[in-house]
Amino acid sequence: MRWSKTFIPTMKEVPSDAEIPSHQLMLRAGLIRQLMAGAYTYLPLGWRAVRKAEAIVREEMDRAGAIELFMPALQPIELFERTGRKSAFGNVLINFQIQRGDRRVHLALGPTHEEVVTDLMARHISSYRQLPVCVYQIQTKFRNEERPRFGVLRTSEFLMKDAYSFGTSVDQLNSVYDQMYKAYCRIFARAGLNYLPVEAESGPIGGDASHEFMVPANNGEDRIVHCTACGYAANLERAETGRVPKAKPVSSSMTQLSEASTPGAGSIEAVCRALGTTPRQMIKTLLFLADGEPLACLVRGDHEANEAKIRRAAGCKSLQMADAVTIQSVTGAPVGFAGPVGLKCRVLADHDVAEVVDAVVGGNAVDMHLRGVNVGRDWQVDATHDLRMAEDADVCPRCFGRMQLVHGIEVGHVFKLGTKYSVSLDAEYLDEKELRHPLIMGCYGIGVNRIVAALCETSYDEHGLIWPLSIAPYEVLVVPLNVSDTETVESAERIYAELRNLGIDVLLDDRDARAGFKLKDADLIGIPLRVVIGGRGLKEGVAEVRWRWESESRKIPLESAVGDVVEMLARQKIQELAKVPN
RNA sequence: CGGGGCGUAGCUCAGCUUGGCUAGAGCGUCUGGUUUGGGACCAGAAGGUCGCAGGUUCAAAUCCUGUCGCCCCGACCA
Repeated sequence: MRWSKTFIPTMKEVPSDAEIPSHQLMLRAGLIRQLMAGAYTYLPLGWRAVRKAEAIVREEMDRAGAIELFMPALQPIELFERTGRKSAFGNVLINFQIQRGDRRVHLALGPTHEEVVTDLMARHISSYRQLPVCVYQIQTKFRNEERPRFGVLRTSEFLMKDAYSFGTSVDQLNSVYDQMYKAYCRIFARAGLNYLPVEAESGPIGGDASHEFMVPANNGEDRIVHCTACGYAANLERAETGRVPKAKPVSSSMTQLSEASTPGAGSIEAVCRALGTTPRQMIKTLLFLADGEPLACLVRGDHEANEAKIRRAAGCKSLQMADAVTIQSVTGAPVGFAGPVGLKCRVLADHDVAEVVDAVVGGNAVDMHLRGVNVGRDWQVDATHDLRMAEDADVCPRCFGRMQLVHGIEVGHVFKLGTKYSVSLDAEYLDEKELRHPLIMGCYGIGVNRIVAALCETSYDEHGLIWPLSIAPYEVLVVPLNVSDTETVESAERIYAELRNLGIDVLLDDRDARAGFKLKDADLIGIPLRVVIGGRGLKEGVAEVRWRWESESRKIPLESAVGDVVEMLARQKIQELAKVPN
């Protein structure tokens, strides 16, 4: 492609609306333009990158045995009503009524396609002989994000690869899941992303039923903990907190239990101020209703409770924060003064709570806290649980190393669904004994434009983007420095034409602009291999080639330039593929 | 949906506090010329309902009210 014939609006200045690197660079390099909050046009360069990512995803899905189809973005609202997701999605589900003849039709724009694909399978799968099967599509998804942000990272309309597997057994599910997991590793490695598979919250199935694929990035919206020693990684909601075994606190160091007046101090911070203590010395008592029954959860004052963990530990289906009335009746005090001493309901304690010596806790009375509180003496607990969110520098649950808190961009998610949708949509099959069973499902998503955005967010320098060969909009950029010089133009045109004939993605900067201007643009858009043809080199009969990520260019003879470029590309591709797992 | 910020030329912004000449600058664009290896120079030109609506005033980009849009933090996120 000739630069002058395509559309690459680069910008020297940084648009004021963009704050994070990927957003700024994608705008500046002419990859995207914003239409409104959460909706972007992909310009030719950006779209080419997306298409390359898409092609990799498609190749690896096919390789893993998934079969491609294409489902409508327009979906009848009834499907979401049957699975209960109309209310579960709430405002996120974009839905509206339209007029068709004399009736109203209520439609939704698909935020994902579990309903549609399960409905499809319900109609066409009848026997175990047809299973397992895994289908996928690459399609635009719609979600009414309450707050779109970070440019292309979080939008209301985005390209997603979603795959769905159907099988007769957990074994079949696990087998597809493993294949998908491996395919994902290959996809992200091929895309040149530094990625991390992390354990994620898995809902009703439990176990290792869900993994997210994260790209570590400072501006990532998700937070994960990662142990560099053993590789354990999990999102914050899921992450277990490890514990270094240690001796029980020495009892002689305990002080007397005493009451302390804390008028109006109902928060951790306020109590710390009033009593001159630290959050670490306090025990937070949170009251929940677990399946309707009051439940107290104790975590250290500087820790944050994790409701998913509490729900598992309590073995309950529903869990919500208790209302003020319940709190008053259970603790005998208003909100903010609950404590474990003399509490009249079920109590769950986090592991770390039991290690606080001379703790400060709520006194279960208005404006009163207790100091010098010790477990085993002042209150009792049979067992402790992991109830809190993981934190930076927590102990790794596997190897007792230290975990790091890192931010990440979620680019993929694999999930064992089980029978949630097949049950509500009557997707059943007949087994060998002619018994009916719901299909066992898995779902596997990849944010295709997030692959591109995550690359832009993590692969750049002060001059601009740095693409890997695999996703780059063009592999080679040929730059004739002076287009009013015949010899320069002829050499550049010849190299351009020959590379193109060899099927290489090559862009020719044929613009009549100054050398510096063109070279700055070349750095900005980040095409991996730059071939410069200029007066200086022509005198020696050479072109100057440079990888975008290297600082020095090398000279190659003009006569062999095309062959040399082809060979450099081939070698680089092999290098990129070497990082891809089998 | 809570909190904060911003809307003036294609882009980046000044002017607004304290109302008052024809609303400015840099970059970009167009014309002509000189240039041509890391964002050139000279001369000239085009480009603005100052987000929108209402109000106060002799007079509003500037003050007031409303409204819309965008960005950031938080809540939310299959």
